[in-house]
Amino acid sequence: MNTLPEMSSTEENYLKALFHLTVDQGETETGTNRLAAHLGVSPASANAMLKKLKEKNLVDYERYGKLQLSETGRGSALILLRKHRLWETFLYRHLGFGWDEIHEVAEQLEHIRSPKLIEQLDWFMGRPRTDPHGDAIPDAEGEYHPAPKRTLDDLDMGKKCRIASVRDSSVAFLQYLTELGLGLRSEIEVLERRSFDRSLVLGIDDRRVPVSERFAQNVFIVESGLD
Amino acid sequence: MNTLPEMSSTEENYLKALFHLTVDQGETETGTNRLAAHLGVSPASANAMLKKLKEKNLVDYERYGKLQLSETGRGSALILLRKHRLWETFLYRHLGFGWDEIHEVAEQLEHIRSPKLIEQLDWFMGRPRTDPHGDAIPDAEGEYHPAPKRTLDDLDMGKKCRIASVRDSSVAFLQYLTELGLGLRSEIEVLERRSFDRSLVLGIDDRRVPVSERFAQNVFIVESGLD
DNA sequence: TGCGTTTGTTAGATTAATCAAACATTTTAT
DNA sequence: ATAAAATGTTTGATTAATCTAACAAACGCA
Ligand SMILES: [Mn+2]
Ligand SMILES: [Mn+2]
Ligand SMILES: [Mn+2]
Ligand SMILES: [Mn+2]
Repeated sequence: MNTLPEMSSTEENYLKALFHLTVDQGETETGTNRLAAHLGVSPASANAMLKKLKEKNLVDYERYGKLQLSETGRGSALILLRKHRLWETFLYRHLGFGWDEIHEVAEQLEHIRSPKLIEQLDWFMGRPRTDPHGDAIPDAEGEYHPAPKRTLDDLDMGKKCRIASVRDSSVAFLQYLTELGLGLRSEIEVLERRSFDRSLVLGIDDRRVPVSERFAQNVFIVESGLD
Repeated sequence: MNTLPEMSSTEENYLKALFHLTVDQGETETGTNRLAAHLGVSPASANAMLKKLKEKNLVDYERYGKLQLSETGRGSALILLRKHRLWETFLYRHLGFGWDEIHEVAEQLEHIRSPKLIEQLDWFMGRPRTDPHGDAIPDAEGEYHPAPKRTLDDLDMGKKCRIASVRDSSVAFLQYLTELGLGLRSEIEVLERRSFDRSLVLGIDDRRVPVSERFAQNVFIVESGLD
């Protein structure tokens, strides 16, 4: 029974970053510099941490080689992802937090160490399957089935859909959505598509809202009636 | 507008310890060694931290002199106490945690930095006045009115009361209470008091339970009907 | 095949928090 | 008043996480 190693919040954040850069992106491996950039630390710092994580068998890594999470590393990352998304769901559903406010606080809450806390939080909310950004929540056994994602960009004209999640969940983008009167589950129709620059005109509550192609590629959707 | 200084979790824990050792005990000051002992660190560590906290004007302290919280230090300690007790209340009321399990997790949760989180948590629970141990919760303005405390030990024979809180909230003691079928708000009657050793016989749900004087001094109560 | 760019690593310093051991001051008790 | 005990401080090291600047390897393309 290899009991999972004690991990600092910092170590946990490195694992989470590695998960996002590989598993989450459909990549199989990544590099020191990308990892460092993603975490906002210097490559030197990332390198030092990688040595430590390798020692603990949480990453597969050789000097000057590619890197990826080990089996146990992936397991730890999934637990963290579960905690993050359960907390986001709690803040959104029960404490009146906005869509764009939950991530920052969940970044802190995800590091609270108490298996019972997470289990009970999950129970309290009725075992939600997705978080407020529409992302799947890994279950207690580490099962994780990210839903295949369609963007607003490839929805047919005239079709209606609802926002399921976003690719870029920066505060800036989420606030933009909020200003447009959009949030998770907002119903949207594609009214027009200009072939010139592939920009769209959306129908939102009887308003006509023009958006760029870039915008549309950032919005993941479910077609109405397929939920 | 002196914005409250950024504080590490460690610094916060020192302030909380100082609060417990002074304000909370009715003392006006304390010493380096007591502080160190309370936190389980060496006197050298406490001394180093005291210098830093003095620099930040969070403690009043002179070399070889007595120490106490400054005005702002007391304010920060009260905010922390508020967060700790609100989280304990949440875990107990909504997540099915036991009386003896909440403290440890609240020790972590109290350091989460988000004013909105605490305000909303307070709102969600209907602005509770006391935590599950019966201790008063400071309000958002830092008002704190600890209830004057009576112990089971000085309750008159034949009188009934309810457990309000405990002096020693060690896990060992809380588990002892749980084994006796006691918890917060349990109704208790004092059936007998032996003058020999001042031990008591309690009436709990029609059972007769003998306890020591020491036990009785550890249990804070409210007399029934005075709530 | 080789040279320049990109990527990754090392060396050496810094900061926060801790410790043990040596030292200094203050208090207490004779 | 003084010595012993208690209390508090300093010194010098350690550990985790970080940085900059210098260095080394790998890659890629001409
Ligand atoms: Mn998030
Ligand atoms: Mn999310
Ligand atoms: Mn507590
Ligand atoms: Mn409490």
